[in-house]
Amino acid sequence: MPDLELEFALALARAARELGVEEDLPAAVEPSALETAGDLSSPIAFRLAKVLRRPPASIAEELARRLEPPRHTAEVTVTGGGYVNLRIEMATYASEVVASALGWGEVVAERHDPGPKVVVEHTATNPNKAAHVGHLRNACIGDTVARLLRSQGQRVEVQNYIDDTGVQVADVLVGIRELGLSPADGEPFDRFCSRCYVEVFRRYEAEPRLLELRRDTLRQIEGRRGEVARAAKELTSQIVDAHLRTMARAGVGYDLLTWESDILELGFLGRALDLMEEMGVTVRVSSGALAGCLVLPMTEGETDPETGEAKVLIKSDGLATYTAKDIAYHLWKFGLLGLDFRYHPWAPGGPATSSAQAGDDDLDPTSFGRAGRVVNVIDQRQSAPQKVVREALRRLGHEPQADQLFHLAYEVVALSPRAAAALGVETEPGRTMYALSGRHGIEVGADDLLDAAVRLVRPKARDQRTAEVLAASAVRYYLLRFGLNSIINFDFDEALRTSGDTGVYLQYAHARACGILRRVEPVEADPGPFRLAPEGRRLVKQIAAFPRAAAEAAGSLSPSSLAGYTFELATAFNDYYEHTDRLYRVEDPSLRAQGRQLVDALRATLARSLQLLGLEPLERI
RNA sequence: GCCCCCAUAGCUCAGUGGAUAGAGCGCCGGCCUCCGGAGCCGGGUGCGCAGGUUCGAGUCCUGCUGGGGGUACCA
Repeated sequence: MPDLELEFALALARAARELGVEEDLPAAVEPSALETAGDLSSPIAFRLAKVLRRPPASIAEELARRLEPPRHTAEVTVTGGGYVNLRIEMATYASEVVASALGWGEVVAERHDPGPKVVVEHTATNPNKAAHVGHLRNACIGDTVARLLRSQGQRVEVQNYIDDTGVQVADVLVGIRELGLSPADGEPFDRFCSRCYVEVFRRYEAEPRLLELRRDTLRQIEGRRGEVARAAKELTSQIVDAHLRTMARAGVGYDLLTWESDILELGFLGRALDLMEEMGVTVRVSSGALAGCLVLPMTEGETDPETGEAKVLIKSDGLATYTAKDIAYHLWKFGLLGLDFRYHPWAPGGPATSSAQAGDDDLDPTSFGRAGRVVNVIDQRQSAPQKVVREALRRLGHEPQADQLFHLAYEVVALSPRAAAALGVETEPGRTMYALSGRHGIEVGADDLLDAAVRLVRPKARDQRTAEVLAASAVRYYLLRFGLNSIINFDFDEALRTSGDTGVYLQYAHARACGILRRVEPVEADPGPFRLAPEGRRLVKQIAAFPRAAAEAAGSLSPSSLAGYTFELATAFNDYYEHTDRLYRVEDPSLRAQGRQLVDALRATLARSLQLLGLEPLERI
């Protein structure tokens, strides 16, 4: 399909060169803010005014005169004291747009170069309790980012890091093994663990001596051998299964599960520490507050942690911090460690998993890791440790990799006062948000939210499966439509709304298009030049904008921008639908063929857009 | 203390230096349903404050105010 924005921009740049402009000014072109002015507009004359020392209006006039208009140009005008505008010849342009839309493939980008492999890490929910809505936001963002990158032809491997040797696992084990807590009848295991986690923290506060049990348990988990370590593996495996089921409900999947315990077991951490010692980037502290710790000084070349800040990698009790393991993990991600996991399928039809043991069903180790670029979807609160990981890579001499390590930071999900009150939190006047807290049981379970959404839409859905897809669409779209820098002030009514800017609205628009296509037989007649009312023109332009919208969302790793595009696409269609004649009543074969093709093009574009957002397009509701 | 993020309509949020700052929700009124209203149309003197840069600032810079987060031998 012709990228008119690009072609117009290039034509303007050529015309500018004829005017004697040497430097490559970005010839900005965007959809016209004023529909009366045209379809595309450029303020380039304003920028040239300075260089050419002439009024913008006269430059714009000359640009317009010299411009070699791209195909499908109806007219070029100058307005507003210097804007150069292009009006599109819709009669021919619409045919091309429609044809392209019916041919959208897996890869949406026109020109693409697969480039280096991208590893996207997301979810990484502690495997000791049920996933809550904050974890679900992470997973939806990460999953959509992976889909967006793939839509641009990039090779992507999605990893879910399982932090199975952390202290949170020890907490739940204390509850089960030491306090004798057990699931109630019919209580899902992950939910039981959430409850257990809360209970254990209550007991810690009442009986601080229980913290001894926690330390012991953690030490035994880290020891990798013995009954407690086996119990930990059993517990975390069950929770991981629960998380995979929860995330699958929202359309989220993974290529590989990477287990922290394997990083320890296979000597990744040891190798990483050796490398850092060889390069002289770590320091063993002998005195002061950090005595006995192995640290990474935060100022390069600083060897005295007393005088500067330092990140502890190995604690004085000999146990590694999370950041130390993360450094080892990232060396592996980039293929810089010289070690590999073993790999085998986690479950039939599921992702692969790392493993410390060889097995009959081992997968090709060279097909995992070895990234040229890494995107970590981790909430904004972990920015500091993410910087440490990048800095460690840099100091180890891996500057290019450090530059290709992106922390995709996003803000957390908090509770609106209404939601907090609904969960039994004591609210205070004037306070607008309340943090989630797994250890205090203040949270919205991901499954609970999805269940609530299913109950809500079930009465109007044709069957249970449709209701589940609709529910997932509502929840997933809600979590994606906010910019990453926005804290989601979670509200049940907002999350479960089905009208307006929602996933359900998008699904309804798609189903409506499918309904029309079922009702109106394909027309054999040649549609000929398109005759379109304003609503039809807007719809064609919005369809044509899809590749650019996907590319921009992928380039800026911004699911919310694609969500915005998709909503506008659905809105353009509903507007068109309301303001054109019922297609089945249209007698003119050419108009009927045009109408059907346009609806079909919309259907294809909306479907592809929904897929990128991770919503399964519904043909009927 | 230092670092990061946020502040736009009653509420929740878009807005990539460009024309008259937009959506959704809620409220009022109307239309109607090729999918069964989860739809469409109309109703709007809002960019926290003060400077600065620019032909042009919601957008960039500085300061301030208010809110959130980080600054662990937690993750």
